[in-house]
Amino acid sequence: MPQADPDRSVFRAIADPTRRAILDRLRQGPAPVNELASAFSQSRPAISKHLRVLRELRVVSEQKYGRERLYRLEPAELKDVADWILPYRDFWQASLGNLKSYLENE
Amino acid sequence: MPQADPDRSVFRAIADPTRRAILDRLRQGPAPVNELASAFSQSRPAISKHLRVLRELRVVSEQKYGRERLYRLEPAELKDVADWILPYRDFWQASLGNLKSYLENE
DNA sequence: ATAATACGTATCCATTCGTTTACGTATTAT
DNA sequence: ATAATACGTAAACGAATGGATACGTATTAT
Repeated sequence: MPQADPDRSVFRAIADPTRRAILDRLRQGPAPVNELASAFSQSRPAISKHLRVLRELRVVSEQKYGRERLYRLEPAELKDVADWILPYRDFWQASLGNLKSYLENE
Repeated sequence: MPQADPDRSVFRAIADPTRRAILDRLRQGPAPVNELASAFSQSRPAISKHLRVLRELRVVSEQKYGRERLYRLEPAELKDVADWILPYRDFWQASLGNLKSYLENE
């Protein structure tokens, strides 16, 4: 039975811990692939594939400089995550509020 | 070769679109499994498995009432996602700012 | 007591994922 | 011209994922 169409959202991009680490690193500025590969002690092709996912989901962009390719953070799509999580904020704030008043009444 | 230790973070919980839909539904209040299964036109065991993932990652809690089990949203862990995404906010706000000034200067 | 309901779990299967090794290509250094 | 560098891609593989069907168990209805 064919599986439902795969998730092409940014949530898939950030599902993998290595990809999140790559994004965290890119917040400090663009980086070439080799630097990322050595930083995460994984093979270069592995990182390349992660970067491809990030690129296709438009969370990073690629720019060629000679034989290097600089990957740059493109955070616009990450806003979808922030927007999705926003309505939940009320809930955990309410929970914290409940805990606070609970503690105060003890 | 064994894969690196699997991601047990809340990011895995929200990686799947069905699980996100379940969470969205639970924001309106606790629900039994059958209601969720019919809402998403998937088999009940499939939903049960998703709920198990959500339960293990502490994004929902389960409570037995007779033969029903009510699943309730536990949003505390989702705060990790909000915290993770927070530093990126500056970036996309900067991008929007650049776009704004770009448009204003044309 | 028996039947129906609400659920979890076991098993199985196809697909996807993350990783590695091997290879090809473009660019720079000698 | 040749060698070295920086990278992407192909192929292969085991592990994990998402789903379905079949089954077992506890609870409620008759």
